[in-house]
Amino acid sequence: MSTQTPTSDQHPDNYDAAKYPSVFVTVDLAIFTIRHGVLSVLLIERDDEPYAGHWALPGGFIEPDEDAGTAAWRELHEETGVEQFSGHLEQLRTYSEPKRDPRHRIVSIAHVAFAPNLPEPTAGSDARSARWWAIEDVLTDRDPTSEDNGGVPALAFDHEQILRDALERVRSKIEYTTLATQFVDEEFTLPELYRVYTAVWGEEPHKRNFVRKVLAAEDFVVKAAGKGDASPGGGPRAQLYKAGTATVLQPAMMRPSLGKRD
Amino acid sequence: MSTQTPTSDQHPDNYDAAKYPSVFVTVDLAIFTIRHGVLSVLLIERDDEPYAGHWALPGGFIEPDEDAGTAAWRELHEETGVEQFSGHLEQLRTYSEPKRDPRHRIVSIAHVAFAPNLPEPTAGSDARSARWWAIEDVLTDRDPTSEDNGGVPALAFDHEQILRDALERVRSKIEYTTLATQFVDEEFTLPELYRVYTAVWGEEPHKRNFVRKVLAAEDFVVKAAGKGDASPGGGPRAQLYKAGTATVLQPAMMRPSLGKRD
DNA sequence: TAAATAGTGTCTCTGAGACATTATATT
DNA sequence: AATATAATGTCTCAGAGACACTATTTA
Repeated sequence: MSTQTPTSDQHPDNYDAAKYPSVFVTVDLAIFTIRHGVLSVLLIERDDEPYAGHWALPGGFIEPDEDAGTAAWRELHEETGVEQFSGHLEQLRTYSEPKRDPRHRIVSIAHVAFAPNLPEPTAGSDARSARWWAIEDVLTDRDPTSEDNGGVPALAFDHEQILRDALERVRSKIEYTTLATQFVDEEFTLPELYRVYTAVWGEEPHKRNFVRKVLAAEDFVVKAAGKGDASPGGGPRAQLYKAGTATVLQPAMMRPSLGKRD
Repeated sequence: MSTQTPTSDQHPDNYDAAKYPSVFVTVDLAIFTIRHGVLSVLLIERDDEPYAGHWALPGGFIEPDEDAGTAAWRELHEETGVEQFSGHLEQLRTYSEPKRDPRHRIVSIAHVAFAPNLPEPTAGSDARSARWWAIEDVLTDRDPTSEDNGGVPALAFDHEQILRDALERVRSKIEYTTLATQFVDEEFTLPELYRVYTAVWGEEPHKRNFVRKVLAAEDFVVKAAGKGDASPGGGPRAQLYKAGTATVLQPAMMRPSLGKRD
């Protein structure tokens, strides 16, 4: 332990800056949407080494005049091809293991985005192969001792870990915030919102309690004019709602499996 | 939008690396402890510009062979002078606003630490002035339009924002995890644990419900042999407990003010 | 003996699980 | 008519707020 430990509150010029070689800082994004009732994430197929042929989260370098949030918004627009993005973006956590990129030191500030029903990322995006993957096809609960991964894509770098962390963030965030409304259109029915929770959690909430809690929560949803589309198998058309102004859910929604956690 | 957007999943060598000048990466720490019943944070007085004379969170550069967590543990030991640290450390979030340091681009990966009753940071630490500050003396709810800050220290850089975020993290984390036991000694009484919640939240939980919930929560605390010290004003000596193996609280503790939040 | 503190008893109300019923639509 | 879906009714139980009470220790 030196007597003059370099610290961020002392200026780098005062110390041996060469001792602290430059680090590349990137943002990586786990962009979630619900397609055909299935929670999906956008992945990009790598052309180059390392990890050529592997799938990876979209991301990019942070520009000199950007903070991480700005860079993440820029990447989000570039990768999805969507001009005005109606969803939600937030920082997840930073991954800094020295060998996470085999050649350079790259620190990645990971972000999570939720959006309603984004289009296929073909037109508008850059040339690399990109597509939506169902979460359950990427993060299978496969036996880690088994070599048979049955067509499941191997993710580049530490992106599987990032994606697992991002998924847990989304799953817990819709418990105690109103972010589930970021996965549906501006006007939506309660059964549609119910299917959001089902898709994100991978399990069905109790239907009776769900409706009761959504309507009891202060300003979570407000009734809109008209009814939603008819269901294929029959039944009445559901009431339309739109998102209210609340951002926090009090009391929180409950994951059915949560009593068993930890 | 370029057709070849540099991304973290394509190697920096393939692109104009000079376009992405080196960035310094640091860790900053909000180290909380409870001293004399008051939630306190460790701050360091700056000698040099910028922000000479201001107080700042301890921190330092991340070494080439370290990840952020390792660097944070190292700084924690250096700054507190404590050999074996019995508390908890976790990543908070990363602050990357380009002008947060006026001269260099410095991205800071902020961390939060909780520990029981740490010593004054005089001996063992380095030469800079360091001391514990009561949270309420640093983050006063002062009128932001007023220039009179009444002796309250102005924090360097964006450290006031980091500290506010860290405080909210600690306050919410003791709701749904067992981390409150990181603020007391190995053996403790329920009144001592109650005073932890009071100090961290800045308000008193309902005493009857507190005891009921702590004892009802599976494996949050387990009874130990003997009784705690006598209270100054009289009264029976309280039963001793130690931390159980649970890490998550189900159901969560409730902040009294939480019904009003948002 | 007065005062402070530790710990328990218990009533009430809210909210969540569970089960059931009614209403409205499609095929 | 049969079937699927939307929405509501209501019983029960767990947990949280509130108030009261007993027991133990110091000054």
